[in-house]
Amino acid sequence: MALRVYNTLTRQKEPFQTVQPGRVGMYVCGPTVYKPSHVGHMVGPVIFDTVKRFLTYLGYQVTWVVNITDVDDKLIVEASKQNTTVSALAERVTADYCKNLERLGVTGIDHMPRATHYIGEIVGIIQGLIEKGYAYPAGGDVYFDISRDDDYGKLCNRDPEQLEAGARIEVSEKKRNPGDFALWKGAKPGEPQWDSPWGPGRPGWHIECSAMSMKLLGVTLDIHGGGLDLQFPHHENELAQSESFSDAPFVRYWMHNGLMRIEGEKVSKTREEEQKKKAILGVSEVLQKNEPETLRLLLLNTHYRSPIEYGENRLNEVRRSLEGFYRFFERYQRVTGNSFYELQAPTTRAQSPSRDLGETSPWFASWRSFVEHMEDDFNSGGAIGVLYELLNRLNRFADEKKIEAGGAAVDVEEFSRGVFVLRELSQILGLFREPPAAKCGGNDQLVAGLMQLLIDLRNEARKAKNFALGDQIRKRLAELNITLEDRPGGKTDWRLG
RNA sequence: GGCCCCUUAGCCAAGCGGUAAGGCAGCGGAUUGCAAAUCCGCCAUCCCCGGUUCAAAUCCGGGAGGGGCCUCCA
Repeated sequence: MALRVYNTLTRQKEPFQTVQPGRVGMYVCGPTVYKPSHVGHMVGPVIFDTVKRFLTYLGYQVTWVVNITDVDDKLIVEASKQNTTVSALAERVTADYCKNLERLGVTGIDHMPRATHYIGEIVGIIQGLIEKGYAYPAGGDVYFDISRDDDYGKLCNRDPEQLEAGARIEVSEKKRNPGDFALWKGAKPGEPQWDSPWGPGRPGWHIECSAMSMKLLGVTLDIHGGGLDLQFPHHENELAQSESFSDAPFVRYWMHNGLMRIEGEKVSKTREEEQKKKAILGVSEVLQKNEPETLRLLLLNTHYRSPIEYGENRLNEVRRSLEGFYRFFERYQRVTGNSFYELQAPTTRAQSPSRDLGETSPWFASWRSFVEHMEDDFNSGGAIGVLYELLNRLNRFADEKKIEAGGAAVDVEEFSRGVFVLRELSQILGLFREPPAAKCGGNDQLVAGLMQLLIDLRNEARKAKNFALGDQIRKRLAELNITLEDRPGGKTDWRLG
């Protein structure tokens, strides 16, 4: 099988072919940095991070760009509200954004260009568009003339005529057609501004993406991603201006991710207050209260084009399902003495030992099935299902071979091969990068010592058949949210929760 | 009004013409002194109505319900 990707432009899955063999240029629309991000803002980054990981696994050299919109009306308003400058506000919010991406394991972004750093390029493109007759200056602004662009609306099936009928578009006497959009906005006094042939002003919303993607990735992008809500007008307009300027196809594959919702409704700014009552929206807060990969797994569990159901319940369910993995990793460590998290698995298929395991290996089917799911338009949900199955197979293998009670060396070896497959595959999803926050009192020597003392006392009581006392110790510990687990060999482990 | 999309068990969710993955919860069993953990088993005919086909959750038509976009939005 080979990779197939759904393209919004054609509304179907297509075989994946890049402009340059072996290389992928991927551009994903990033945030306007005027407010700390909410959970919905993390959907795209996590998904496309996974897309990059998988493409890399397939052997592609991926360059991924996420833009930062650091000048715009909302920023101007918010900055004056906070009595700070637009650039200071932008820097602060950007830092918060990046910190959260890092926690979530979004590590693959190669460039994060700021719109304000590309004013020269932006002006150049606008000038080119005017020269070619696609744009016109009007009273300090510059607009793109959609009537000059034959295939305007092709991404979203928009008919320019009907844009007028819609009549919900901002009315401006400066525009020739209601659907025309600003490439350059003349500055009002006190607003951030840059010089241009049309007077001082700032770029319109869409043009920065055309300018930065072209500069960093070339005229034709392999992948352009973003939320479904950006299809129109943002991507439609990007597409129109870019192709009008370059005369080359702008994007090979348009990928749009589904939006996050709470009780069936899109997580949005307009309903923010109402939704806050139902679930935690702020990313920083969510990640403080949850293992970051809980959110990552929640996002990846649903196919990227579908809406993602979010809420406290979902978070809890996913957390519980992760516990199974965490316990297994402890089991693996008990058996081999090695940390799962420190296993060095290859990040490309070419270097993978999994593909050579062969049909007879109990782990091979999992590996193949996982890759096939991902090759089918990045079906991470299906791939995660494979991971759970693999987990189950590994536990069963360990049970059957009695691997914890001093199993045969060959079995331990076979077991380790399977664990290695799990390491390799989970890495593609960016999961299990590091151990979850301490489940056993951290490195606290005192707690560890006291726990050992209690465990020893309980085990002595049990040996003396004084189960009442033993059970009392366990019960009292349970009241403190501590669970004891007796191992076959007579050893007892403990954990929080 | 226009353009998209969705509807699978209590909840989340995969499925893309060949007879329903997986997770959470629940139930029964193995194991355990009892637990915990793990394992085994059980738990849906896919919103409704027609049609195409040897065969449809999957394709077509109609209906019902839900969502997104057309205004800032990941």
